Amino acid sequence: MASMPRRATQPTTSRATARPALSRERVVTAAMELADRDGLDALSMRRLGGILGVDPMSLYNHVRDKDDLLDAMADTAVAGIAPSPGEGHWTERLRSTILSARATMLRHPWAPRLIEQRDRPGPATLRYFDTVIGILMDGGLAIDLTHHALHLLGSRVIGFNQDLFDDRSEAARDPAVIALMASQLADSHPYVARMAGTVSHEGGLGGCDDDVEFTFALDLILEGLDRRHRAG
Amino acid sequence: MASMPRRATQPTTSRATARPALSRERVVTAAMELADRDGLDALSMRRLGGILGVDPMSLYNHVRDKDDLLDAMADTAVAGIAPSPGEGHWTERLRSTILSARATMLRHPWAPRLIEQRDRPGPATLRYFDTVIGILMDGGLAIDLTHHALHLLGSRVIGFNQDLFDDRSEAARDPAVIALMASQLADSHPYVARMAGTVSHEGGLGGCDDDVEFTFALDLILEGLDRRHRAG
DNA sequence: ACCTGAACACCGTTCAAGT
DNA sequence: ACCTGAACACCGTTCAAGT
Repeated sequence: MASMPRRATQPTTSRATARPALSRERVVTAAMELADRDGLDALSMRRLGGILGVDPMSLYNHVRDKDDLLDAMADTAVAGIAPSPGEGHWTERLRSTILSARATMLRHPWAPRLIEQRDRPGPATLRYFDTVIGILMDGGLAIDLTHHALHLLGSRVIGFNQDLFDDRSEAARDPAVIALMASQLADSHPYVARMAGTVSHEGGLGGCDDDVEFTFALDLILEGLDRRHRAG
Repeated sequence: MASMPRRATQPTTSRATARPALSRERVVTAAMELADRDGLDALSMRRLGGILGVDPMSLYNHVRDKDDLLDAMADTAVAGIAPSPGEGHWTERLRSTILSARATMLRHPWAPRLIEQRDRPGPATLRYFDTVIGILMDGGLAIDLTHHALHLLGSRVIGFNQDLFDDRSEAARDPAVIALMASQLADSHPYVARMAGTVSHEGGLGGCDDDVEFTFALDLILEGLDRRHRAG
């Protein structure tokens, strides 16, 4: 972001509003900002054109189609992940890499779901995977175990725990709603009710995809992998 | 499905085509069949109306809006999961429950992604979760560990390993494409290339969300949970 | 080379009208 | 009570035209 070339605006028209020439980079950046602000569903080619002060069709000069734009957004997000440490045990290196990825993904809440929907990885994503696979193999893991590890980690490898229900909705975070739900559920769903009533490390059922859950899962997985590695 | 009431068609018109009265059940079933056949993206209210031989707007008499329909589809899919065994060690009971869920989800490839997008669980899903939580708690796990387990399992609790890239696309399954990719990648991405060239338990990089990967991950997770449980 | 606007083939959904 | 069709406010994208 900071290294983005800040080309001088060339006012070929007498228009008061400075409007730098469109570019693929500018289109992608604007799309990411829109998604950061209003979510992925709010991203339409027409709205994006409006934000950039340009006819929606002009976007197609820099982007093949919407899918191409989404590919670029996903890959640019991954490109923002901080580089991995070169030293240490493979579990430590992987752990710290994944936590860096997580920090990036928290800045772009739309990214994990988007990456999951892409058909193939972009260049930055491929580079990231090469780093991760390198950590595993340089750590001495057999190629089969390395492969298993990638599937096992799933979306967690880019720092995201894909929870089954979206607990970031308003309702799911409202303690009153949760309490009501818990009491209504008590008869028919005793176990769910008990868990909903007891667990609340951030205010109830909601807000659970937090660092505690993530690191618990990550550490359990790394430990299991290391155990299998050492068992041969 | 087999227990679906087979009400007699009441031909109130002289139309040759038998057209049983619309009902919520018929709408949801048709939507699921459409999604099974053509994917979730192909499901539109207008197409669904066309399939049912009815004005698209008629659907709204049985379904609040499209979101309501999607909720019903997700919950109906979960309702198809076979009941859990009542006996055995909690790891065995959970394992067999999750593998049943997996069998169901394989019949409805659209279901996992849809369930992930829902804001809250439907009645069948709530019942399923009550079963799962019950297995964990009756197994003696502390409530906190039970809670961790749910987040750790993530989408795997309903039998689905949400892979980071969709390897069910045509390209990803084509051995020629994979071989080409591997050779092109060799220089810039040595580790990815090596893994792509070596691993092929079903013909290359594609087709990896299979039973082998799923059970490897599930067993590692169950083992780690049991270890933490026994450690207190 | 880049941008534009009209047009096409779709969406989900509201609303007033039918039976 | 249920179904219908026109209409509204959106989509992504093609294509011919502008500069």
